[in-house]
Formats: sequence, structure tokens, C-alpha cells
Amino acid sequence: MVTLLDVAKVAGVSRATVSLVCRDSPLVAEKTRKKVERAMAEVGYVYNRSAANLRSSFTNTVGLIIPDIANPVYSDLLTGVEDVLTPLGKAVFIADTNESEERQAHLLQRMLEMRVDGLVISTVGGTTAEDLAPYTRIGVPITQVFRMIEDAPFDYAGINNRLGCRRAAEHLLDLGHRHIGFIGSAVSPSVNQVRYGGFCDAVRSRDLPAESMPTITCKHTFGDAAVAAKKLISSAAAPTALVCFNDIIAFGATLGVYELGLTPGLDVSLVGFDDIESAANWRPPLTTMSIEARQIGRHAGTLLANRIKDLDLPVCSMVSEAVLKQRETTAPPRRAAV
Amino acid sequence: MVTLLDVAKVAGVSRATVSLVCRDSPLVAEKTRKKVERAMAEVGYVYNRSAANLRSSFTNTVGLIIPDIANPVYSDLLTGVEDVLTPLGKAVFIADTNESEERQAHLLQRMLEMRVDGLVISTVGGTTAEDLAPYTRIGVPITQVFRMIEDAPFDYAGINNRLGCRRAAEHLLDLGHRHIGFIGSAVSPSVNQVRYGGFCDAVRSRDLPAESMPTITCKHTFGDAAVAAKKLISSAAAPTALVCFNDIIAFGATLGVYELGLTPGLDVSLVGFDDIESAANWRPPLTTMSIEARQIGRHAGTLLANRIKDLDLPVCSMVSEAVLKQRETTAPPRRAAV
DNA sequence: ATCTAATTTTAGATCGATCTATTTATTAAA
DNA sequence: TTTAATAAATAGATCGATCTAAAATTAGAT
Repeated sequence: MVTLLDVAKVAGVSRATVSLVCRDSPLVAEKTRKKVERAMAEVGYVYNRSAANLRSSFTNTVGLIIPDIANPVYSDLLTGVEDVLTPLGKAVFIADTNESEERQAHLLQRMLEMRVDGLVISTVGGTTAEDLAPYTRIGVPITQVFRMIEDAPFDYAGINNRLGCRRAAEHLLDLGHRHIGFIGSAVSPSVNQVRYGGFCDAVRSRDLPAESMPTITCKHTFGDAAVAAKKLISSAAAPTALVCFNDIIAFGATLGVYELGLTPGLDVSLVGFDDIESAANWRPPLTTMSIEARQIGRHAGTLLANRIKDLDLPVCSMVSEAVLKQRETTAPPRRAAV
Repeated sequence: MVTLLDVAKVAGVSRATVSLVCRDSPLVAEKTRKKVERAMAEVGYVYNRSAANLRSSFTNTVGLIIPDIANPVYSDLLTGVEDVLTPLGKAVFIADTNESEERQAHLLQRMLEMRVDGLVISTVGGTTAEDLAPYTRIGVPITQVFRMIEDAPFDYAGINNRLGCRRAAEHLLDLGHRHIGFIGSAVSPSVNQVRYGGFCDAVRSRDLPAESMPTITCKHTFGDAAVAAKKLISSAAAPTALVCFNDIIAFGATLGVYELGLTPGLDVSLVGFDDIESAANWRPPLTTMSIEARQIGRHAGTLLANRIKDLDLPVCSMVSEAVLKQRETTAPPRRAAV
């Protein structure tokens, strides 16, 4: 195995100098740097991060723990986190808990053992501040995204779900809809409750009875959502519009509308949530609440970077607002309101 | 920072013994292990992987480099790789190149520096064996998945794209379709060429003129695919069925069919490729060629694990066949063949 | 009780970087 | 030319595990 010492010998300098070159230190003269770099190439030197990490007080690695990497929201988030952290020379290690508490515990442990400089995490349901205590104990900063643990003294980046969902419903109300269904999530009950709260806020603000609006929950699959939408549309309440928990459910609901022989955006209006990349590419292009997951990722990255620099900063929370992206799945109701 | 030595002192044993306990060695007596474990908990010991990796000849980490983590094919692949490698005590580090050669080069370097025990990679276009030479030089095994570099002496796990696409077209031919369109990929030209080759094989095997079958390529988005499908269907060739490069394109094509006021699976038959999770959940459920990405992931994991154990094994290639999953987007043609 | 063999435990060297403190070389000012 | 100040290079200790080889303990056989 070729080490710093081998490079040093070939370049005719000391081990310490080669080390400085590795780290792009300004302390080394240009001429020397060139010489060392040539020597490195000549002997085929490969930097040993384990050795560096052992000695150094920080590892320039950051952990990102998320519940479902296949979900576009989280891959966008990842991109945003990297936008900020990669230019700072930090490597982001991604890990997927798949919504399993056990897997999350395992990953938390592993990242602790590799001495990450910090952690960005979207916790699985049931996580408590206690689960993250080992990090606080040895002073590794944590930034939460999207999901927040009660009473945990961590930085946070996320969105205002309640207000966002309220805006979605208000958009439909403004178009003249009076019978609006809500297709919620059977998968994330906690977030679902908050978003449904926003939905009710909107309905009540127009003096309509929130209780009489038809509601259903489903899994985040096209098929489930299609069935749910069909059920709602053909129910006695006969909604002319649907607020959907997220874009995937809205997609499924669109398919349900097609299956009923109706035209989405004409016979039935639909609003999604998240504005994942494919929303704009949907047919018809999906009206949805944009949460700018990539931007949230940038926020999280920035919060973490700041705290790594200064652990004693006051706890900071960045809550963005979801904004309406009006496209072609929403329009005034076709059938007259009853 | 609390180290092995601190634990050893509290437990009243030597550093070496504590180290053995950390690694679940059978060399240590049950009574001693208990004692040490209690001590670890008492002093709040956290294992230091960097220190271990420095001394030890392997790190129990494996790299997985893929071009697009948001693509369900690759998240399934990841799951499969972990299925095999996690039980062996190896941590899988995921990294996304986003189809960028530059990012890939950077990630390859980083993983080399962290001394992964092995690498599973789906290379971006343009990668040569030379790019992977540093790995071979220091004896880190590589397993390729899905994509293969010419003349590279690495293990490989993937599928027979040509045969798979041939089977897709044959399925439509068997149903009686005589005018079949092909919607290819504008993103992965190399794979596209292979799959289109399979399509032609099928058509020619029935003594039909492959050249007269309408063809188009598009990006992997719903919108693009919808437009492409509409173009093909309303072209002079008037295909009654479409073979799609992958499921995403098939989804978009379905939406295009709906937009034309036609019914997918009735007026126009569609076959996808990949059988991602949402294919079965699509409306109507999508007929597609299943590649069992998770299984391929298991293959890759197994190949890598074997080679880590024995570098001198002969190069091994596992090419699976895609199998038809007939669902509801394919049926005999409605309009009589011209 | 003695000897052998098997089982546990351990001391001390070692992995390859970085850090601190110091020395050496270079430049600018007197 | 000398001195002071700055820039560049270095020696040697150090990080916290694992490894090797040897020592201590225990068990089994005689």
C-alpha cells in the first residue's frame, strides 16, 4: 500500500508537506505543490480517508436519513442538500429507513460510528428525542426536515402543511366549487391530519360545513387512489373537485376520473400536493401545491453547515409556504352546484 | 472521547478483549462479554470505525453507484443488493451520478479513498475500463449491473434486453396486431438500440417489414411520451399497439391515448418494460416485461460477495430473461387489421 | 497431582494520516 | 549587510482501533 511517506520520498519532501498538498493548504508553495502532485500520480497514491478521519476532529461527511428514496420529494431534497454541502467539501451519505424504526436505529448508530460531522433526518413515526440523544451527547448537530419531533432542540426545515392545504382548497372554492372531496393518506397519519386541518380551515372560512365534505384515505399508489376517487365521485355527496394529499394520489385520482369516462379538469377538478417533477408533465398538467423540496433541502443543508461551524447558535426553524401551481386539472365546476 | 481503553478499565479487562467483544468474536467467554457490554453502556462508548478501518484490511463497506436514484428500477436494485449484503455485515453506500461522467469520476475516487471492500456500478455512458483501473490496481472488486463496458473483466448482472423486447412485440403479434409502433428512449441510446433490435427481431420473425413500423423516441417523462404516442397513433401507419421502451413511457403513452378519447387496452394496446411497482397499480394495470430489478440486485450482491471472498474466481455474468406480465393494457386489435 | 491440550486473555507493535511546535528559507525594511 | 517579519517545510507525537504472538487460565486425561 502506497502512503504519504512513499510520495514524500519520491517528491523529496516531508510527509507533512504531502499531507498539506492533499488538503489544498495555502501554506505550500506552488512549485512544491506541482512537484508533489507529480509524485502522487507517479506512484499511484490513493488518499486514505480512514487514517485522516482518525486523526482529524472532523470527517467532512454528513448523513442524510430519509424514509423513502424512491419518493421524488426525497430525491429532490437530496439534490438540494448536496447543492449546499458538496461545494463545502462535505460528502453526503444517503440512507433509506423505509419507514422502519429498527432500520433507522441501525443507521443512526452506523453514522455515529463513522463520525459524521452532522445529520439531516426525516424521522420515521415514533421517533423520540431520546433516540437522537447519542448525537447530542457527543455534539454532532442534527437538522430535521419535513417531519418534526415534539420538543426536540434541533434546527428544522420544512413547510407549512396546514396553510398549504388550506390554499389548495381555497383555490377550488374560488373557482366556484361547493362540494369538494378530500383524499387523504393512510400512510402518514400525522401529516395527513395537519393537511386535513387546513382543508377544513378553508371550507369553514366560506361558511360551509366541513363535516359534510366527503373524505377518504388511501395508500400512495395509483390503483388505490383511483379506486378512492371513483368512490368519492360516485358517492351521494357528488363532489365536483378533489383535494389530494399528494401528487401520486392526484395522479391515481386522475386515472380514476378517466375510468369513469369523465375528463379531469373539466368534469372533475383535482389539486395535488408537492409538485414533483412529473406533475407538470402529467396529462392534463396537474394543478398542485409546490413545496420546492429541493429548496427545502438547501435550507436544511445551510442550517446544518451553520451549526457545524457554531454549535451554540440558537435553534433555528425555516418553515416555507407551499405555493399554488395552477395548471390544467382545475377549472370552474361544470355541473351547477346543487 | 471515550475509547476502548476506557471501557477496558471499567470492565477490568484488556483493550484487546474489548475489541474482540466489539466484533462479536467467539474467542471471548460469555461471562466476560456480558461484563464488557455493561461497561460499554455505562461509559457511553461509541465504536470508531475510522480507527478500525485504518488497521483492518477490510472496511465492511460496499459502494453502489447508480445513475438515477429516483428511478424505481434503481431503488429496487438497491433493495436487492442490500438483501444480500446487509446480512453479511456490509454497509452499502449509495451514490447517484445523475448520468454525469464528472460526478461519477468524483464518486469513484471518494469510494476508493474510503477503501470500500467492493463496488456495484451501473456506469454512465462513455465510461471505459480505464476509468475503473484504480480499483483493479489495488484489488477492489467491481460488479457491473444493467450496463456493461466493452471488454472489461468484471462480473456482471443484468437482463437480456434484446430478447425481452422481442417477447414484448411477439405478445402483441400473437394477439393479432399487425401495425405496431415503437416508442424508444432518447435518453439511453445504447440500451434503446438493443431493445429496438429485439422489436425488429420479432416483427421480422413474422415476415412483416420492420421498416414500416412507426418509430419515435422521447424523454422519460409522461408529457413527452403522451405527445409521442399521440403522434404515432394518428400517423398514417395507424398502429393498433405500442411497444414502449419502459414503464414511464408506457404510462405517458396511456395518458396520450386517454387524451385522444380512446381507451387503452381496448382501442390501443400498450406494453411497457421494467415492471416497476406502480405498473400493477396503473389504470388499467399495465402489461409489461418484468425485469425483477430487486432480483438483479441480489445477483449483483452475491457476485460481489463471492469475489470479495476470492479475487481469483473466473469472471461471471448473470443475464436474466425479462418475463411478460400480461395485465390489462393489451388485447386483440379492435379495428380490423388493414 | 501432573501433564497436555484447548480455551481465554493480553502486551505491544502497527495502520496512515494530522497536529503542534519548531526549524529553515525567503523577503522587506533599516 | 543586518535584522525583523513572513512564508514554507518539517520532526515527532498522536488519533483509536486491530493484529500477532505469547502468556495465563481452564479442562481433560493419565
